[in-house]
Amino acid sequence: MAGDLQKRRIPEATVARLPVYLRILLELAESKTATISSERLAELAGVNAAKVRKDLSYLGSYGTRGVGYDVEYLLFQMSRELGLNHDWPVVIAGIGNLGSALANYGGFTERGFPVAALVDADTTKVGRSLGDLEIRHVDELPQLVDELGIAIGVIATPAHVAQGVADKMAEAGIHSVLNFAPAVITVPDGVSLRKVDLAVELQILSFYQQHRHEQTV
Amino acid sequence: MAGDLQKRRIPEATVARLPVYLRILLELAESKTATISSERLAELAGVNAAKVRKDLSYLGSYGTRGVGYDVEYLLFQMSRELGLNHDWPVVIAGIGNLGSALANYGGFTERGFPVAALVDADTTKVGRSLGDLEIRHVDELPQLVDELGIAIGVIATPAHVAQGVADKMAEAGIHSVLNFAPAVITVPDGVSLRKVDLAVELQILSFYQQHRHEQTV
DNA sequence: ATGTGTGAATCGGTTCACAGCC
DNA sequence: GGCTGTGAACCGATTCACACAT
Repeated sequence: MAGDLQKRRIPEATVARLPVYLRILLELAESKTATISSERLAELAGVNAAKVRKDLSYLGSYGTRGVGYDVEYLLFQMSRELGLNHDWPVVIAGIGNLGSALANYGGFTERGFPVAALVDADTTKVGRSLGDLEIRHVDELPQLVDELGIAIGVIATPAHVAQGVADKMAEAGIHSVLNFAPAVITVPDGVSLRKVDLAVELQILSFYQQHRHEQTV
Repeated sequence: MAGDLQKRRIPEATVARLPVYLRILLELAESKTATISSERLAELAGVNAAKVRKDLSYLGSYGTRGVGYDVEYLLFQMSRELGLNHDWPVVIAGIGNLGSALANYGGFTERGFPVAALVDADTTKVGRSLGDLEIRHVDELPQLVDELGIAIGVIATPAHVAQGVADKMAEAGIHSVLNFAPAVITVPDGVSLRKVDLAVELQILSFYQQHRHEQTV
């Protein structure tokens, strides 16, 4: 077995589920569960067993027929694949309501995404502290990225400045952007972009609520 | 002939994009743009024109060949379809860091989702005020839903109590749930569920960052 | 006997390409 | 001539079903 090269391109849909499996495996490991079947893992992840098996098969043949998957080993392989063996420092841009909440939200650091810097364009905010971080001006992004090894930019600004901030992030060398602003933004090739739009989520729910009578299967 | 009945079942992927079109149409209307082509709308929404046309065609034939779509008319039809002609009051469960931020985040009310109630299981929090709302105990959900016509429940609790809260919401008659807790939860038939998992988003970005060398198209 | 790994069948969604209408 | 609306072709993802390993 001479190394795997990049034999497999993992489908996007699978990539989006891996973190869910990972979280469940962490819980299983904590409760000292040694092995798990695709059936049981599927149940915990809210999907079906065939999907779990296919998803995990993209990582390699890490299961044992007749037995299931070794929790610790699968955890190790999955963490590696997801790049979670080391931390990815994050910068949050836009320290308003949402930005502050995200900065204080322990869940990030806990999962390997330490909030390493906060930036804002509002000079009255710059210099203030939040937790143990001082808010810096958005134009300092390049230095911050450089000095702190920032890998991921989180945009929590008002919509009308989101694109500008994304541009600055990309220019500063950030290759991963998570956008919370309710605006469609674009990033250069080679930069990954994900978005979380709270109002959109509510409107989707509103649609299905509105159409509840039409049987939803 | 016999009318259209429920001629069209709108695909899920389309439903998820309608709110994005809607927001763009609102901006266009504000800037007094009268008509828009699928091409231009696609550009603003970050998708391609064929997709826009197909998506809009599920709403009905509201475009004019050779001209484009009337912004106001399309806006009206789309709002109607999304159920945004009236407000949908929201309850937020779990008034910690994230819950508080969501409660204060103006964006909800502004888009027709007024935060009508806040609940928590922590009796030391119950009775406190946040903005102009008093935090109520989670067991009061049924009354709150009844009195305030609450339609949507937002879960911002710690992961280990999220399922319990979801159960209580469903029992109280809530048919739409938005889950921010990092846990897989299930809801009864007839209840819609969407989730926003911040750590999962970061981990997905981490994956692609990790694999940046393998050309990403 | 049990449960994985994976080709094959299927499904949902996207994109193409063009007929139809303004 | 320009742009919509939509069948048809295509593509990615899901599900099925079973050979194979333990």
